[in-house]
Amino acid sequence: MAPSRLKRDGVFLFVSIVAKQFTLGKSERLKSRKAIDALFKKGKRFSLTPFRVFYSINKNAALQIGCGASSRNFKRAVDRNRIKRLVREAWRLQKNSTQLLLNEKNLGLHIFLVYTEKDLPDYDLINAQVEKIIKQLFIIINESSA
RNA sequence: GCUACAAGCCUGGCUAUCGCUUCUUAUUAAUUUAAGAGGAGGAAAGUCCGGACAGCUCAGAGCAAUGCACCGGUGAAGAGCCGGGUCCUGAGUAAUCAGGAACAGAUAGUGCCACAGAAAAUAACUACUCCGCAAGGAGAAAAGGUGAAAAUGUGAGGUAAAAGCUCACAGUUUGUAUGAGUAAUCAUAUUUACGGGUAAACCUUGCAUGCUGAAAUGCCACGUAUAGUAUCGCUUGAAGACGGCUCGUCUGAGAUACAGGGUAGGCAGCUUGAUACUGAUAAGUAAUUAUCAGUACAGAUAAAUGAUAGCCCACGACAGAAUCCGGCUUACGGCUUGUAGCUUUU
RNA sequence: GACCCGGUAGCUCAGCUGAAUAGAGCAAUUGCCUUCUAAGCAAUAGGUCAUUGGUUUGAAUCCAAUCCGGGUCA
Repeated sequence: MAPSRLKRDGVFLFVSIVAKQFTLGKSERLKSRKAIDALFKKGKRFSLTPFRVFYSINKNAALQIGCGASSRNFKRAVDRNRIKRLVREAWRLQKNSTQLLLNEKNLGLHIFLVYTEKDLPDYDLINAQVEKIIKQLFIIINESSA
């Protein structure tokens, strides 16, 4: 019993120390209409089953994310809000490694995730796919800096 | 117990961790950090009506266009709501009850009414009466069959045969008078007429409507090209306000098209208002209103309420604010109360 | 937020100033032709005229409400 409790306590300790990294405030979301238009026009993209990912790497910029779903596939606003919330949550918990890498290379990244399927997802699926996207981004960042 | 209707309430709860957003306080070089408080709906939806609010010269005349159409009340207003009238449908012997109505005008005019039928609107095929040898002429509209709809119906008089041609009764209708009612309208008396329907066909009459909508509008910041080509114009007036057209009034030096360039950031508007709900009192048949007391009230801007774990009721529908209100319509799970109907048991 | 169109056969469309059997092309099925297939010829079937009410003697058409789809406005 003792080792497992110690492990849980350790986890709590870790979480409370690095808490400030798991944020997603205004400055970390992609908010400018201009930037989003530029991303769709000029940015690069790849597909990963439920998502289409638009991204562009810039110098002297922050890591900013946006997400959305088509109102053609999801007629009700409730469903679109649901998807956006799930994607934001998954990104919030997993983005830190990307941030560290970008800090190392002194780069910024704009990224936009569009959900393209027609059925409502659950959190596990989104979480797994966002993890894969981050791995893909790692490869891309390393290639572009090299 | 089930079904239907009406009214009200809820949108799982608690604990832990991480996270979003607004405000307040403290703090910081800094929207940095910390603490506290608040954070979607009955429909937030559809955008079907009506406003508030804002701007445009406080908005001129005529035509056109659109909408509305029994009466009264209510309210900021309405195609809403409440009450009343008339007509229609159903139930009932009846009194009456329930439901519905886009309920001005068909005698202002125009159009349309398939097939059938003689004829679908100033009716005449068969049949009828009279004249005539006959062909035909005249009269008249009872009877016939068709159709959704056929010239008000029944009886009597009348006639050559007939006919509201005349009379009685009945129905509808026009006006007048009296009475009731705020009025629509109703009752009674008298009078006029009875050559269809359709205005959710055009239309006529009456009334209403200035236009544009928070992407309105005001302010600040940043930036480019007061450039290029073509056409029109510069007081002999382009173009605009002005909306579909014309006139009129006002403004008065640029306007339009093409190609190209720039910006698309912030603040205000922005949430407490014709506020909503609850209770009491008063007015009213009611909708609703007045007074007093209490409670409540998000404000984002790629757009905030979420994720994970555990426990408890037991699996939680429809669904997410975007300037704000009053209605209407549509979607929909559960609980409570009331009313009505059916069934079962005592 | 403001506003405008459309919904007819399996598909693409007519018909929408009301009149009864709702048409056309492609596709489908059957037969003929051909050694067989295609093409061609002949025939057949297939429709809740988006839904629900209303007006009318009569509605795909006119009117109202709803559902679904598409588009315009910086």
